[in-house]
Amino acid sequence: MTPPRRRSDAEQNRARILDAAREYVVASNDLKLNEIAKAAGVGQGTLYRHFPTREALLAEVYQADVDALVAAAPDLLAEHPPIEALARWLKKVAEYAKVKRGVFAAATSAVRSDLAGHSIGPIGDAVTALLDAGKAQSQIRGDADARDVILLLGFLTNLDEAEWDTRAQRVLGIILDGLREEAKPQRARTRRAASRTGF
Amino acid sequence: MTPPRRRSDAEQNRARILDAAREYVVASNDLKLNEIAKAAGVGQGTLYRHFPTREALLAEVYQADVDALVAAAPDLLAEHPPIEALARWLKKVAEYAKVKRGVFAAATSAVRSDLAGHSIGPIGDAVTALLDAGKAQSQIRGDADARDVILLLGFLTNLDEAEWDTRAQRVLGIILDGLREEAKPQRARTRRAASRTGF
DNA sequence: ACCTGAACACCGTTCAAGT
DNA sequence: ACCTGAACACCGTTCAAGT
Repeated sequence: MTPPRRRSDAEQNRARILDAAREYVVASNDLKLNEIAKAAGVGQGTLYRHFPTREALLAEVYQADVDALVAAAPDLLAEHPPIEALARWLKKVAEYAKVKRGVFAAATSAVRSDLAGHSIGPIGDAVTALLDAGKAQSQIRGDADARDVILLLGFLTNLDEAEWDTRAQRVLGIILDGLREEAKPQRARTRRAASRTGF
Repeated sequence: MTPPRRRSDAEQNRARILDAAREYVVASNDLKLNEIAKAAGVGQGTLYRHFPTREALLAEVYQADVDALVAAAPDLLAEHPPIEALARWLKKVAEYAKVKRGVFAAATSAVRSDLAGHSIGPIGDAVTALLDAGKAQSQIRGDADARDVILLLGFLTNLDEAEWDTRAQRVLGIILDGLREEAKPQRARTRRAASRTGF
């Protein structure tokens, strides 16, 4: 059960690589592996030893952020009705994405790679929880799943700097409305509105 | 007014480059410039002479497809009510994107580059026409613009092969519903539903 | 066991030399 | 006026040699 002890120099290098990567991630969008190795003061090989793939590195860089997002979902659900919880959670995602666009790319790629598999990753689970709560109260359309939402959130990646405060909010609102179950009027409808137009 | 005649060999090279690029585009997602030059039987410099940027090349490769999409918008509006026209147009975009993902990337990048500017490109104009028609009948939310829609359509780029027929349709439906103006019940509402949850 | 950094591969881009 | 392709730059990845 005890994790195989690493040599202390290895442990230190690992930390330095992560620190360097974190710095680069806030600055520019794409991190250059060699540059990070250099900034961390280690050889390129050392970087590869600790993080065999670029994704492995990114996953660790964003670990804390992803964890925070995942943890927020049940908290929000405990305090708010499902739609409201979902709305707040989406807002939170946008805030993270604004500073570190990679948070989102990391989540997306995780989901993408697990297409065939069963798990959709922790972020996917968080979204599923939010959606399920809404479905249970017939406030979220029953056919939407976590991957739908994550795919749609991909728009954040293409946002320009100046648009963050205005457009991001509006588009999140469009997504949220699209996920809503039709408000039931006098007589319950059998098919969703979109079905009538061919979707 | 007469366009400055190109030398016939230049004209021919141009065509061959485009042909080669078109072939590569259907096969793989990212086209390698040197490879295309080689496949076209021209030097790399020739490729750059005709298409100074990668985008310039892609724009021409997808020209016909983009034109078709743009032309479809007014046609659909003439034959269908706005929402229905929009729904059909979105479906058409998805069909194109399925075969040539680049169609969409081309449209996106065009819009992206013109952020500060006035024009949002022909595709943007097509979407605007569809949205405006819907807004005029209070069927589309008044605050949505073409760039919102194009950003959301970006999800098509991240779709996996197997998802095209099922998920694509559903997500397009979500977008469409999100763009709808709230169906006016007995009493008109002052604020959109999403506004009540913080967006 | 882990690290280093030279070396290779790959691809985009330029430019001197050709026709 | 246009073309060619060697050459350079850049970045990811590997691996022989070191400690």
